[in-house]
Amino acid sequence: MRKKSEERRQAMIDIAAEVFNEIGFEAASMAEISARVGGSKATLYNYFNSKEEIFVEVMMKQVGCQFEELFMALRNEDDLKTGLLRLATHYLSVVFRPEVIAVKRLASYYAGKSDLGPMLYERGPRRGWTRIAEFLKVKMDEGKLHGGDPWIAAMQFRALMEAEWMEMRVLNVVTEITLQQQRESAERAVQAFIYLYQPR
Amino acid sequence: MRKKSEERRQAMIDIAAEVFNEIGFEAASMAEISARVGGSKATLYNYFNSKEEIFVEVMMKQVGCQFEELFMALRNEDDLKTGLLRLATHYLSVVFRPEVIAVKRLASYYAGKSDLGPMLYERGPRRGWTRIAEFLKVKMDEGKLHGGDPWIAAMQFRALMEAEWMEMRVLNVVTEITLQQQRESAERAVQAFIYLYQPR
DNA sequence: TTAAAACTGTACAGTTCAGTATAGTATTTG
DNA sequence: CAAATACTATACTGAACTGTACAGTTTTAA
Repeated sequence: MRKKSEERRQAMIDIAAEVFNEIGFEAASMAEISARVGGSKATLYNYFNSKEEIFVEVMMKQVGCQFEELFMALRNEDDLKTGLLRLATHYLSVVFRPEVIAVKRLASYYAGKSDLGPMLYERGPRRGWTRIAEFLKVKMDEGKLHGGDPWIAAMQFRALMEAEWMEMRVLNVVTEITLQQQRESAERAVQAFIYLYQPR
Repeated sequence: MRKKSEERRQAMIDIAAEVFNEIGFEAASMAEISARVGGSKATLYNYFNSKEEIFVEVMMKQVGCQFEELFMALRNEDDLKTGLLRLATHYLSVVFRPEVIAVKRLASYYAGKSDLGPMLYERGPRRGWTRIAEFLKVKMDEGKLHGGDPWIAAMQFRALMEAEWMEMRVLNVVTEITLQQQRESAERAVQAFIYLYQPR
């Protein structure tokens, strides 16, 4: 007896992600997705009960993957500033990628029409930034950073990183942010953050 | 001979805005909109040539209105900190409103699928924040703030204001931010900004 | 080998919707 | 008043899409 393969399911999710990212949820048709997968629509419905269901799974997977990758740059480093700078450059390089921006757009749009938003937030941003906040708390306790609410500090760090380009990127005012721009942006964000939280 | 009235046109735009905000662009039907307006679908098509056209006009109007209101709080004040704090509390109270969040969501979604994004950015955020940047430049020249790029300073100020709640608001993790929370958030943002740009 | 299960392709029912057509009604202006 | 114009209600067209049905084919496990 043949088994529904998990690999195939994942392939379907990945391809559906592509299609959703390209043309949005409503405009995407199950016919198009199954055509790209290579199989038939019936098979697609064999793996997922509805278009909505496949959408939810797509978003969950994407947000999971992205945030897993996002904070790999976080290790303990001799110099705090160097560490934060590496984190910042890595963060920006991930977060401006087209597919990450696309997920951001889809997520906020459907947050207005379903309960998907909170679920995505919990398993994406909340998890990731909680880890950063914990990292900052350690540094605060060590006296390397001025004390305060670590979560708010993390949020401010993030805000400073995204301050210069995120909105323009999301609204498609710019379609690419060069490595040079990312580096300068990261540098300024770290500079400001360090200055804000220097021990005093 | 009867004239197409501009008031009626505006009413149509406003009602279409409501519908789009409630259920999104695709899900909204011209029938629903015309029903709410009170007239017939044919009349709607007499004022607008397509659903897309009415959507563009809706977004343009909304973003125009919102940013007009947004920066009314900007006057010259004896004390810079007081001025910034009033600006910040006003900004947050506007920017977390449901209809403003809805426009944000729609704008970013359709930025991925049309050239609407840049147009909205230019006549919304760019205009508004350019004015703030000019204001900050004056303060820098007066020596009340530490020198630097005024645009980047403005973007950092904004980022700090939005840092704590904006994402949770957009993703519907919270549906309301209390006045108290807004005030505390604004206070922290201004605090941090002033510290960053204190003359040194 | 055999039979259960998964797969394919196509067709189809049911629905929704943008946009048009039409026929008739109200309103304004000259 | 009369004619031009805007408006209304309703029905219709054509297209697209979701989800299902089905008949036949391929794969795989026992």
